[in-house]
Amino acid sequence: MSELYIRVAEDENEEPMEIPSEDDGTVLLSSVAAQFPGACGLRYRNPESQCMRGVRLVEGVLHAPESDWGNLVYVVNYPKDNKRKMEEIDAASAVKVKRGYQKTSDLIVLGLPWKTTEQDLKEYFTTFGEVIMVQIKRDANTGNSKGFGFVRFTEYETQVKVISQRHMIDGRWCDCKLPNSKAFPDEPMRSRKIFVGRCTEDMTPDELRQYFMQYGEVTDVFIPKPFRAFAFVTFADDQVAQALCGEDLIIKGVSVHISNAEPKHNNINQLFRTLPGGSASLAAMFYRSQYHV
DNA sequence: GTTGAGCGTT
Repeated sequence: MSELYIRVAEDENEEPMEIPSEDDGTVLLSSVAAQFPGACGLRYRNPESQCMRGVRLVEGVLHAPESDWGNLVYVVNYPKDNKRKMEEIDAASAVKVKRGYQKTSDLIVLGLPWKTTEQDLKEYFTTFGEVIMVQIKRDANTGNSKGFGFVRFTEYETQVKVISQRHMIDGRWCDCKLPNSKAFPDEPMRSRKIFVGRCTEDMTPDELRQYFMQYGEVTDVFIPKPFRAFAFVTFADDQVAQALCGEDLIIKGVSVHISNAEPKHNNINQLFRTLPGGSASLAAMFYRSQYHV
């Protein structure tokens, strides 16, 4: 048997990947699944009939249609394909529904005494309702408080109440507001990739994958090295990715912010951001001006 | 070791 690899793709139009065959010319389903997680078989287009044909599968072993696999590109089968898609749509709409009715978001707490700790904050705000995250911003070197922090409640009603009044915390009046820096609003493209901001250094790719799996199939996790406090997560389904954009999610007790991943080649974004007063929206305006003149 | 309007190490 001369064929050492067969060509397999997710879709007829996708770029195929070479999958190793066994000595006897068969291909193990596990070899396919190693590259295409969840795969349960293969099919191919019969050159004569132009119809799709299934590849024979016996006890986890895929058998060549003829004496060998030929030069065809094989396409991966997934179990209950429709069901899987439905689940992802459900996950996406569940997130959307959550947004539709009063989604909570992090609140910035301004004016905190230098001495106030996260525990103090939690104790204080718990008198209003269940708290799911508190954070005090500190100097990276000294560990001193910067005098502000963030809090997140379970219930939207609690959030409304907390915003509506001033707070006496450890002897100082403090204000709670919706933060400005949700600053990545405009991003028209529908990507399967999300930007995960405010990651902490202890978050591993595996943990991120485990976490985001609840929303849909994760196809990639990328964490830049050295540590840059953000990550990219790619889903199989763009609907899942899009539904998450704008969310504040809590991973390992840390509030991360989800936004659209901007295309890699857009260094203009970087440029605009490093400019005084620069922002993503400035960059977006620049794009539009390019397209519309 | 100090301080008191702000915006979370994209």
